[in-house]
Amino acid sequence: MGEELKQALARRQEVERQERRTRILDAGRRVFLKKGYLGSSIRAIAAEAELSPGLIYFYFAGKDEIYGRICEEAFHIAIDLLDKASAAEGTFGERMNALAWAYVDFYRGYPEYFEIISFKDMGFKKVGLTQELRGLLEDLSQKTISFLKAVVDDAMEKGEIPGAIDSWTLTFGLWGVIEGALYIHKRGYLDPVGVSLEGLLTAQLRILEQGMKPG
Amino acid sequence: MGEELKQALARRQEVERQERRTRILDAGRRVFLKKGYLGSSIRAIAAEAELSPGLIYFYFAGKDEIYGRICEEAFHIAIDLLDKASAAEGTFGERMNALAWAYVDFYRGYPEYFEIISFKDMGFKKVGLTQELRGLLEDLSQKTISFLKAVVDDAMEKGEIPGAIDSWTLTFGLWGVIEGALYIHKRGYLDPVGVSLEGLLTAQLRILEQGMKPG
DNA sequence: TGACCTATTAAACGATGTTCAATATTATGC
DNA sequence: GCATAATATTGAACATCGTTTAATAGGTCA
Repeated sequence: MGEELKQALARRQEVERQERRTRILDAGRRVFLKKGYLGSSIRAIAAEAELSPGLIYFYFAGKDEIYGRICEEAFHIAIDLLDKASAAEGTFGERMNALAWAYVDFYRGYPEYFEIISFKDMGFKKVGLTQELRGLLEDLSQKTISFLKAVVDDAMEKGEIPGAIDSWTLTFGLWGVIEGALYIHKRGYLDPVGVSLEGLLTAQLRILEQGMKPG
Repeated sequence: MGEELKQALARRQEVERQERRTRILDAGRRVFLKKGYLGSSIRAIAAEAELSPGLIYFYFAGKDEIYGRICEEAFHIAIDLLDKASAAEGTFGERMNALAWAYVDFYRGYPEYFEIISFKDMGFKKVGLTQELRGLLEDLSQKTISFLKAVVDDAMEKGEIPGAIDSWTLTFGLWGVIEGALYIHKRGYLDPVGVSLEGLLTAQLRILEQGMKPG
């Protein structure tokens, strides 16, 4: 048999394997985003993909790997939004605001993906991911923070931030404020008392900016 | 049979029923605190209580009710700590700090209970609780916030807080900062970069107090 | 064609939460 | 004390879960 033909065949087989993988991932995405981790079963994903349940284990290690891959997607969406927001020029306050609201856009625009990430956080120990996949997700999680860190570092270099506050402390402080506001909103405490997520976060960011000034 | 004897008998039966209930709850607490929600099974709880699995359903609606009762305990511990901290006199800043560090005490002193509550948060929709139990837990969760709200309201009445900021916004702002700091610490991001939970929260609270001042 | 590798299935395994009919235990009325 | 009714307890069963595996089909290569 010709070498080139052999290679073409191997390529086609590889393509078909990838097609099956994405087919399963597509099904998994639909099921996981709709029903969440606990509400989704491997059999439901198999049915959605019109495949036999056992076959899934030929392409994936198991339920948790598929879930991990969807987590990966979620992080990439968030990172993409943060990346764009990060490109904007301006003062420290403006850039910090841009990042904060970009993350709110992720929260509002992709609530299911946000939920997926939230669960992952909590269940990191319980949801049995491969060491490799776990590391990948940790890296992606770190990357989301890195945008904020870069803005803080940049502002510090330019002397926009007074005082002797540590760079990491400020970064995590900002992130904590954002994450905290979303956390509270997600639990539904804000609406009943007539506070909007936008209102809360606006106030928080203003206080934060104000509080960092010398005096 | 004598009326008083009949009543005494009914009382004893009721006591014995309660003993069985607490026996199951004790077992459930040990298992849940050690293994978490997903890692615990009704059979493991039954074995721990040296009872047959089926009997648990005679005293409880199921796994989720037991879990809910442990959540209840967690809230009561937190509320107790917050209540004591709330009694302290002082300026708004001092009282706010006292509450924040009381919650940190809960986080540090009862990490498993904190975890239990955290999971509850995420899985409120997934973990099938009775409407009644869900409402009870919501109330307890509200109660933890109420201490902060009371301090804020008190400070506002005394004119300690300048500006036209909404009371609820400020309350949830404070709570968000605390919860956010714990959230970040729990994920293990602080230690690798040499930031302590105490350091982060101290900085956050100082910035917050500073930022609320007029100027 | 026959051997071989890959892909796929159906059935099975152990464990899960929960239910239920069959019991054992206890209380009540005579 | 004995039969009856109420309560408490068990063990097996059900449906579902994630996962494994032996059997099988399909295509590739000599």
